[in-house]
Amino acid sequence: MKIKKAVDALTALAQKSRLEVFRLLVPRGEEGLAAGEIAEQLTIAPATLTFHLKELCHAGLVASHREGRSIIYSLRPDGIRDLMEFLSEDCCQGQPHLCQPAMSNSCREKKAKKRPKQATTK
Amino acid sequence: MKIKKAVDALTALAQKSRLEVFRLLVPRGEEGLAAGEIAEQLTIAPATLTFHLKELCHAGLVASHREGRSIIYSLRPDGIRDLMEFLSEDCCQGQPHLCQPAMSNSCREKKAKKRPKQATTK
DNA sequence: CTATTATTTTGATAATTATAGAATTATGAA
DNA sequence: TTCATAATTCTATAATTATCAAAATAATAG
Repeated sequence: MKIKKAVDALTALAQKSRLEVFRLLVPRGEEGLAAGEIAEQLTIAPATLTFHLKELCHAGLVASHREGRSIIYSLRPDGIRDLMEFLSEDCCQGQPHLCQPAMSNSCREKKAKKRPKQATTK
Repeated sequence: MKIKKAVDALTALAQKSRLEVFRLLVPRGEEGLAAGEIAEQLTIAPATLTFHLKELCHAGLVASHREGRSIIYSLRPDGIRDLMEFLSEDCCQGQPHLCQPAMSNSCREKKAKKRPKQATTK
């Protein structure tokens, strides 16, 4: 991942509403969530939400597809993974302690209790 | 780490010059680098650099101290670690595969070949 | 003290970003 | 077709951000 792409991804997440959208989408997985639902849950005006979703899509963090009259937004796993990787590479340049703790606390534990299978239903 | 602080850290990194400063500081460790050196290496006007450094400091990613007439900037390990942790927590909400690869590729290897001991050569 | 070097602050400007009302497009139902 | 719903695009505006010359501050040397 080159610096330009990393800046785009960071920019996409560097805004309260967008970070909240992101966090809202994480647990939904491939299911995703309709734009309207997101707007309602976060109380953001539709036009404003569209603006933010476009940023997230452009950054490659989110994908969308139409379903009836709704448009469903969901995370693009590669997006955030690439960013995490980019940041880790940096932190690890001789300073592994910078990014290590993150993993131990959250992921490790949950991973231990069996891989959730990642449902390749796409 | 709460959302406001995370947005601050992400905002600090979501800009080409600042991300470059950050990357420049990583390998310097506690040693850090004088503002002038940073400005020269990245060819940024002094006043502009000060502006960006302030953002990085405010976000808690960087610290500074005077040394003679220079002001030395260096990474604040807690800063980036907290951000990585915040993002990991999110990614791991039932989707551990989102943040896992980051660790395996970069950190793991370097960690495997014996902890570099963190050279307290300061 | 004066001069020099290193950096910051001030202040002005250009550019970008966030916000949302109104109009528009798209889909599905009656 | 007409109606209602879901979301987007258009448009304007307010707010924030990035940039840098010029002036101000800080430290040290002579």
